[in-house]
Amino acid sequence: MVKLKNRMQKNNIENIRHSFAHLTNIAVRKFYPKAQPAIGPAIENGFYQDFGNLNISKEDLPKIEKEIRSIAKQNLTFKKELWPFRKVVDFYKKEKQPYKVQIAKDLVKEKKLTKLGIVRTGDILVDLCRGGHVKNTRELPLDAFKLTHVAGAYWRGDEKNPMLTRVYGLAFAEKKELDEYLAFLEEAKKRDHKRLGQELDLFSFHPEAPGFVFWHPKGMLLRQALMSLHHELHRKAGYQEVSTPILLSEDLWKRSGHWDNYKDNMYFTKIDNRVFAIKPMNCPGTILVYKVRPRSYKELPIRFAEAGEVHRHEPSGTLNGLMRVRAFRQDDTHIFAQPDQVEQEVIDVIRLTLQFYRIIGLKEPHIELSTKPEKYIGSLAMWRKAESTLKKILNDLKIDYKINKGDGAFYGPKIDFHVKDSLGRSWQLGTIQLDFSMSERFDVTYIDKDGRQKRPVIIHRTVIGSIQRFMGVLIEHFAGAFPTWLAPEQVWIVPISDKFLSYAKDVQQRLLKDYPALRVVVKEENETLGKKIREGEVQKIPYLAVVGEKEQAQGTLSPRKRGKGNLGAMKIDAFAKILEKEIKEKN
RNA sequence: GCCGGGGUAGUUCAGUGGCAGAACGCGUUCUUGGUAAGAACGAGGCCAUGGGUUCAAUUCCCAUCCCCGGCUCCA
Repeated sequence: MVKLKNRMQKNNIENIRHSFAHLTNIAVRKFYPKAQPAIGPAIENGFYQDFGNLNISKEDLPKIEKEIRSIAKQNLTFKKELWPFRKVVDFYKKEKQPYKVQIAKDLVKEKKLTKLGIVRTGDILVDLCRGGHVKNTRELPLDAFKLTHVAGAYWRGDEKNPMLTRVYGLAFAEKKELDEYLAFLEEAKKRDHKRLGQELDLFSFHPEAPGFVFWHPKGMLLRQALMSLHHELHRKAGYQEVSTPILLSEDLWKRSGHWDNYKDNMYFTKIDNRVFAIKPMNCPGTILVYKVRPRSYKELPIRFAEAGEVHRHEPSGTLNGLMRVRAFRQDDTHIFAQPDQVEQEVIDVIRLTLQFYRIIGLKEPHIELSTKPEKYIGSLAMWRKAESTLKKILNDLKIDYKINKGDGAFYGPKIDFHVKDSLGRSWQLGTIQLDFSMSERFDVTYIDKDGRQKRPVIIHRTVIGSIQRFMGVLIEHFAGAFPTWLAPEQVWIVPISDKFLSYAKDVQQRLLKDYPALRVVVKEENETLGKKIREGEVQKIPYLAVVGEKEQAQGTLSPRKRGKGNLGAMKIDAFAKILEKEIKEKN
């Protein structure tokens, strides 16, 4: 037993996960001999195995899981061999495994191999495999794995290819880790913003408008609290706010390039025989504002901010609560800059973005640099220049980043800020996009020192990205227990009986006099104190201020801090000071 | 859009080929309370929508809509 444990520790977790994928391959084909295995890699927390020609549902997983265990208990040895390419292809053709044949062909073509690594366990499995598995199935921790779900996935990740059936599993080195991960998933469900949005009465969705958010009063209070911080920081950083129409004529979108690159995602409407589009982006409107008069180099950089509502017809299957919607508000700004101002502007935006996330207390975002996509406008020279500028800035600031090849906007490369949701899915929030094309298309100019017309660089940037998505991330980050400065309702005043209702209202007025912006509610309901306290805790209200006979006599209140219990009676002024400090310091 | 799963009271969910269920919430009354659920009574339902099978469908079958988990796409 001790010996076995030592051997298990020698196996790295990827080997264990990849081995389970092999066994999934064997087990599935025992029940479904015509299934055609494709790839089966180790992934974060587990593995998956893809199959063509397989139609199963989640209910089939237990029997497959049982089969995997029984195969593993046969103490099979994974044996590595090198087979000539021809032999591999012939074998898989005979076995009717077209995806394996294709993988073999691609390996030979891309890596110029003549012999391919395969793995076999006696005569049970022959799988193409570059290695990375345990030596013997007895080393696999059978109590630390679990098949979790089936899902569709396109062959080679391309939607033009056939859809395969993917079996996902979790696998860890020890049962304890699996249990911990399953407990984490349970916790994550409680943090789910869709669930909290309903429980805390923040927003809703309706079949009458799929993908569009309905904000409730408390959701709006939360949003306003967030946006007032945003507003304050941007005003101080020299941004000017503008507002442009939601409907703009079709030919504007033809000029901007959206018609060619983005038409499928746009909503259109016809008025007086003229076609208008609902804006999917704010840029063209802002550009029209810039162009109302000739601009001097002395005015630049101009930072026109517009928190505009954009509509994008996203495919139905991609919608996801607040994280992916069809209408959202972006904290968009278009910075019109002279070329030699670009670097400093981008640096300032990066700093502002990180500062904003830090004040709120979000985890550090991970940063990606997205490069030229397949559909693009502008010259290759422009793209090279823009990409290298962004790289230089990130390197100079010593910021870690990942290159996201081909994921740029159609008019320029971008730096993106990503944060994970409660289930660990990553979402893009802020973005900084360099654009050398739009100023050509819209003939945007400024008059330089030498009296000549020149093209400004346009920097498209958001800190929040989509306000909807950002709030989804925010709700999950705080699990609905917002810090006092953000909480839709900051204080409930709870009279112990309705005899003290008028004193409770006096206290409310006193607090509002000191602090007019305080979100304070008197709980008038005819319920027991215990009931109202429970309700306040469930609603995650930061402070519940209890008032009764004692408080009325002394002119005090007894606040209770969320999750911390009764703080004891204190003067109203003293309580107001605590609130003021907490709200000001935003913690 | 594609693959898989789901939709029953305001919410979370049971359930059944033959009168539709619970808890919480909501309303009324009683109660006037000291830090996480006081009590009684009551009102809520085209069982998502439209077809089909059947003597009979909320239940079985098909289609549509919406939601969830993935894939692709995206902020």
